[in-house]
Amino acid sequence: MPELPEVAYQKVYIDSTSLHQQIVQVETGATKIFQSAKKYFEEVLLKNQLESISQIGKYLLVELKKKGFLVIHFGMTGRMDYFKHDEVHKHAQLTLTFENGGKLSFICPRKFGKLFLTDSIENFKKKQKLGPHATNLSKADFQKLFEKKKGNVKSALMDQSFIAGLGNLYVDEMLFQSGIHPKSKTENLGKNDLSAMYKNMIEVLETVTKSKMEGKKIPTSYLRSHRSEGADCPNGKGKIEMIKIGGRSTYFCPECQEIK
DNA sequence: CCGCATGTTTGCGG
DNA sequence: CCCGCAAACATGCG
Repeated sequence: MPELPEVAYQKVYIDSTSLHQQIVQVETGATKIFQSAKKYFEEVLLKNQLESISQIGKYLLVELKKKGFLVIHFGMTGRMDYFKHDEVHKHAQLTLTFENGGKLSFICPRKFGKLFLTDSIENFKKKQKLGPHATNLSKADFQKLFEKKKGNVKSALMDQSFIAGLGNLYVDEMLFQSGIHPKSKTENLGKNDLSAMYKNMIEVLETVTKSKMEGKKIPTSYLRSHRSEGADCPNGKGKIEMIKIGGRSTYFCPECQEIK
């Protein structure tokens, strides 16, 4: 559940289930998930409450009633689960029990997720080297960022210290919709290219977020639903190809996406 | 059994 | 120092 739209969905999920309830029990799982001692997590969270949530890129910052923040990163397979029955999920790494009997678990099968405690969002952003949240950028900000960026455009967009929130799926998507080949060099991108990328980045993130919230499927015109080698391009011309960039599978249409 | 998967980090080589 | 690549992490799925 990991790029900006999925994380936004997790925020709403916690908002609608778990705020303003006294935490009466704290259970922790795999040690590697916890970026401070598990005992410290228990200490801080017990008899505390989740107050409000903000998002930066793929991170959720959950403000605690008694000072500080619980920060959640979902890795590749993390998600929250709210329930009232007894059995906790096999892959629950943190389970908070509220005084109303509800329970909130952080589920994370592959254990690539992380949980942090911090007192300052600003310090946390610096420590993690987080760039600006993708959907908070103006077009001018976006263009300005590219003035100093080098390398291939896919790696640039995947870099969380450059822009926070984009990941493998939606970088491929915005490049597809912009007609730009993922191996294009950032220094070769013109004003029109950046303009298209910005428009499509916002559009893709907003459309996918809306789909998640409403439980709908994403548009079939999106590359997302044709993400396999040899599949027909949704535009009708080419066949989808797969290459590796930065170790990640990158899907694109050689007919529609021009190398710059 | 094999390859692949929405992420991040680390180490190596150019 | 910057860039690109491969591997590692751990588990499930087709």
